[in-house]
Amino acid sequence: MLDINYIRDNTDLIKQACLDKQLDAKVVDLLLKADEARRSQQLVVDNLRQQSNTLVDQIKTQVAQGQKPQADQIAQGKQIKDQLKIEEPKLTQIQTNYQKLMLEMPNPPAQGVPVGKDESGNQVIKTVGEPTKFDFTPQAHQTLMENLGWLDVKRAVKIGGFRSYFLKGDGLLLEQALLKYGLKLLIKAGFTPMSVPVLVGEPALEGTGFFPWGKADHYQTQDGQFLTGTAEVALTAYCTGETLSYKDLPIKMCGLSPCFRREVGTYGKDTQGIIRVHQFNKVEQVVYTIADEAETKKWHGQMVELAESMLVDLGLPYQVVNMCTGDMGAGQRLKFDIETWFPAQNKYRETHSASYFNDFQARRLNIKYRDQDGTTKYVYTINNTMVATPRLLVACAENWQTKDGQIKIPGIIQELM
RNA sequence: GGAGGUGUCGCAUAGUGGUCAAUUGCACAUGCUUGGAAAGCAUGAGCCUCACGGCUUCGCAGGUUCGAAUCCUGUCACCUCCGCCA
Repeated sequence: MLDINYIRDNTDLIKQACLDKQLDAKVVDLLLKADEARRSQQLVVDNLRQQSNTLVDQIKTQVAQGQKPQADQIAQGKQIKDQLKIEEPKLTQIQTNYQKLMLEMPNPPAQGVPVGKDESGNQVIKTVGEPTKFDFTPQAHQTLMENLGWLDVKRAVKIGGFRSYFLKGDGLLLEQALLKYGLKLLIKAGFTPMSVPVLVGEPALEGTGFFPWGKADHYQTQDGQFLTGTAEVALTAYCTGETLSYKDLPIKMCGLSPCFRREVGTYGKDTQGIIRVHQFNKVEQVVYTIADEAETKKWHGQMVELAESMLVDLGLPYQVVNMCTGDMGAGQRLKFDIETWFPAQNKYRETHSASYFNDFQARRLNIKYRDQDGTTKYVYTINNTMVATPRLLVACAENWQTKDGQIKIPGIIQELM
């Protein structure tokens, strides 16, 4: 969410952000109208309340002196009350509409974000390592892993439907080792490891900016909660409604959790193997910082480096991509994806995603801190993937495969299996 | 799933229909004071308005009333007991 004053003063900027992020810019004008309606109706209600308060104060003074309220005073009070009964619901309705529109305002992209319609506008800003070379034709991970008894998709699909999978034997052990390794690196960097609720209420998803835009991609329970697609939701919402101290910041958290995604609208994509699944496991990094974009950028960079250091340790080739406006979320100011090399597909595929939001999420979640000068400000939030499996597991399997269909596991990982 | 209890401005507390924007203690921050500190004193939320000023607060949402922290209903969270269970 943005500051309404900021929206009023920078209308064109927000409209441009809508266009650049492939959203309908009409919502901005609708919001400004709703804002005006809200303020004028607020005035109407405030005036009535003022009349009522004045009257009540009079009566109170009388009662304190032992006099009873007069009949005409009570009649006047009743009349004000009747008017309020008409005007207050109007205000509520206007406010509800205003709130809804406020939640739809996108965050303008940061400076330097390439403008583009879709993934074709993304810019590769760094490439590390060379695509893995083989003196044989590399196999696709599903063949490789199924042959080794690491993976069973056929039986899983009978049970859980399309995009289900069993990991077995060393396949599971390698998955767990990768997650564990990611956690180890983050703990060393001062992050607090956390398990998180993955079943959450709607406010957490609205607060993190997944809703309203991404509602269709979430599973909902019959009790109304949602399954989260990332630990970012619970970690970012961790201090919802709290006012922290500047001394508490930065807060560095990492969460290990299962992740659920409906993957609506991806029916033709990645139908082979387990690159795109409905349920996977992930270690996620989340940081709260002071309200300063330079500081937030610094942390964003460090969090990307942490993820990179893991890929380097694993010997996986990757590139870092600056995501264009059309390919980033409505709430994000900057998004870098890390794409890892997948030999069988002969291309780099997204394995990590690092974004920062300034106070966009903190406003929605109401997470503030008291600064050194005594003023309260919203924290700034940043998140990044550390390890997502099975996607990274697949990258390992494909990049580490040998001619005879085996998978060579590096020493640093072996000791965790 | 059944029965009962609790929920006050960071923490802890007072307050059962009318000066309660809310008591008291502690903590934290800022300012004054100081050579510096301690102590002491003062200040401390949000919204609308250029401003004067106004409106909002007692888990949340409704209701009763001229008037609600206080009464009623619903709801959420926590606690205790019973049942079930990893």
